[in-house]
Amino acid sequence: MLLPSPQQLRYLVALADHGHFGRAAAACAVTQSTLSAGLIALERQLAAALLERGTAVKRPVFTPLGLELVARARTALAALEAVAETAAMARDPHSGPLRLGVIPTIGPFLLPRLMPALRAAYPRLRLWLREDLTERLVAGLEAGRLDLLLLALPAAGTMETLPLAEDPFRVALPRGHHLANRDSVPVAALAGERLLLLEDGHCLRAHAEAACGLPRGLANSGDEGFAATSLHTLVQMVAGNLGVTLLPQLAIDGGVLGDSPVEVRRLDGAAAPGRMLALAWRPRSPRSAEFAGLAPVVAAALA
Amino acid sequence: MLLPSPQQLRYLVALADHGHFGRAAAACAVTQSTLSAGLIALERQLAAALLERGTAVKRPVFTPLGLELVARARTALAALEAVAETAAMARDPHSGPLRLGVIPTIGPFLLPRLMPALRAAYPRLRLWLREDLTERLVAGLEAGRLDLLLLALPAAGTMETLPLAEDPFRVALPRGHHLANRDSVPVAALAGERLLLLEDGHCLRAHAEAACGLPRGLANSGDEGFAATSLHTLVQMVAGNLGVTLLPQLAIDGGVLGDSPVEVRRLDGAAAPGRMLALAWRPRSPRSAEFAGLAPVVAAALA
DNA sequence: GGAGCATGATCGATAGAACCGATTGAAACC
DNA sequence: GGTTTCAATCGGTTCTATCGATCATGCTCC
Repeated sequence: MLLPSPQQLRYLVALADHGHFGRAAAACAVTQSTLSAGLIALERQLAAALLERGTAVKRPVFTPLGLELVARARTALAALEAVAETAAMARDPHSGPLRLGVIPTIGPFLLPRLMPALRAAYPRLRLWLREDLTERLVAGLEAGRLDLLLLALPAAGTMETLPLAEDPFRVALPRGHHLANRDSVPVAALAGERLLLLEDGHCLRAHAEAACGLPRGLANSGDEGFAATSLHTLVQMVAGNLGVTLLPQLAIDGGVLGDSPVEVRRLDGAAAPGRMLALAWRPRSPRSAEFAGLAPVVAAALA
Repeated sequence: MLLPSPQQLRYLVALADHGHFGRAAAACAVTQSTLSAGLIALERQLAAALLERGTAVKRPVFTPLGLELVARARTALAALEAVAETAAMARDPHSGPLRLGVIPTIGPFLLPRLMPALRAAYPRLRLWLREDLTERLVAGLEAGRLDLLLLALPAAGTMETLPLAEDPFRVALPRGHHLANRDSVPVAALAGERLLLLEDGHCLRAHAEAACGLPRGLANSGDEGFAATSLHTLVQMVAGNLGVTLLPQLAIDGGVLGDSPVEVRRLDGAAAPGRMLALAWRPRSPRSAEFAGLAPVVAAALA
C-alpha cells in the first residue's frame, strides 16, 4: 500500500486548522504554492476529492471524505510524533517543554512550593502552566495541547492517572460559630447550615457535595444569586457570615485563610471526606515514565 | 518536531520481523544498502541507538529503545495506512482484498452458502479465508493480519462487534436414545448423560458449558482420553453411542449430520441456550461502514 | 461596470534525498 | 587458513519536494 507522506498530511491538517492556504502554508513553514501542490498530489495519490474545487471561494471547503481524512491524519501524525518523542525522552529525559494543566483549587496553593522544587530537581525542564477547570483541562490533554494534568479524582476522561495523596476536607466557620466549639464537626451537622460552595464546573464543588451526601446542585441554591469563583472569595464569604464551607487541607496549608476571622475544624464522616490529588496523562504517552518520575517531587511539595 | 519518514519506519519494522537485513530489504523491495543506510539515517535523526552495533553478528540485536520504537512504528504505520485505506474505501467500496477469519464451528456450514452470495453481491471483493480458533483469530485481527472476523459471541478482545443472528443449541442423541422420545429435552436432563464436547479452545465448548450451567472443563473429563476436534467427529462419536452432545442449529442446517444415526431435539432452558453469531473488526477501522454493509448478506446466508 | 484585491492553481528551475550497484570490512564456519 | 555470510560504505543516478514567479478567478468597492 502506498502511504501518504507525513508532510502532505501536515498540509491537510494545517489547512483544516487555518481555513486558508496562505496561513496554513505559513504555519507549515512552506510557501503557498508548495502547500497547494502538496495537497493536489495527495488528492491524486489517494484518488479522492478532499476539497470542493472550483465553486467556493472565500475559504476552502472540505468534502465529507476530506474531513474524515483530516481526523485520521491527525492521529497518524500524533503516532509519528510519538515515535520521535519516545526517542527524545530516552535520549534526554526530564528536559524540554512540559505543558502542565492545573485546576484552580490546587494551583495557587501548591505551585508556589512545587515550581521551585521542580526547577531544582529537573533544571532542564521548561514548564508551561495552564490553570483551568477539570473538564477543559481533560479536553486539552486529549487534544494534545497539554501533556500532563494535576487534578483531583474522581474525574472523567480517558487518561492514565497516578494518585498522589489524599486531600481531606475541613469545615470553615465564621469565628464564634456554634459548631466551632467542638474539635470536629459531623457531616450531618452541616445539614442545618447554609453551605457555600464554588460555582458550578469546579470539581471541588462536586466532590464536596459527594462528601456531604448532597444531591448535585443543592448547595447555594439561589440564595444569594451568585456563587464563589475562587476559594479566596469563598473564605471572604464565610468571614462575612454568609454561611459555612468546605476547604481542602491543601488550600488551608497554602494560606487561603490569610488573617480572615475564619476557623477550620475537622470533618467527621463515614469515609474520610476528601479528594484524591493525582497526575494524569494520555494513555500510552511516550513520556509516561517521565511523568511517573515526577510524582515523588509533587508528593514532596504536598507534604 | 522532525517526524521520522514512514519508509524508514517500514525498514525498522521489517528488520524486526525478519531479523535479517537482506531479507528485510527484500520485503521492502529495496536493496540491502538502502535499508542499512535508511536505518542509520533514522538513528541519526532520532539521535538514539536502535541496534546493538559492532558486537553481535549472527542477527541484528535491538536495544530496548529500539524494541519500543518498533512497536510505536507499527502503530504509526497502521495509522498512515488507515488514511490511505479510508480514501480507498470511499473511492471504491466493496472491492479489493478482504481477509476474513472464521471459526471452525461456523465456516464449514456457512461458507458454502455465504461465498456465492458474497461473490454475487460484491463481485470486486477478493476474499481471503482463514479458519482458526477464536483466540487466534482475534490476535490476528488485532495484529492487522485479518480484516474481519465471523465468530460467536461472547468473545474476548478489543473489537467492534455486530451481532447477526441467534444460533440456538440442539441436543444430538444416538438413534433410539431414551431422551429422543420427547419433543424437547430440558437442560437438567443432560446432567445424567455423558456430554461430549469439542476439545478445549473451541469457543463452542465454552458456550455450550455456559448454556448447560456447567463449570468450565467439566464435560469430557478424561473419559476417553481424547476430545472431538470437529463437529463432524463429534457427530460420529454420538452415533457410536459414546454419549450425547450439543450442536448449533447452523451446523445441523449445514448438514453436519449427514446420514448418521443421530437425532436432534430442541433444548429447553431458562434463557434459550445458544450462541450469537457476529461480525467483528478493529475499532475505528476505515472499513467499518463496508463491514457493516456486509451484514445483511451474511444474515441472508444464515436464514 | 471596471479597477483593485485576495486567493488558489500552475510552471520552470534547483537543491536535496532516496536509491542502486559495487565494494569493503569483519566475524563465523568448515 | 580459506570461504562464506552479513552489514556498512561509496560514488553516481534518478526522483521529488520546494521555491519564486506568474496566471486565473471571483469578490469588493468606487
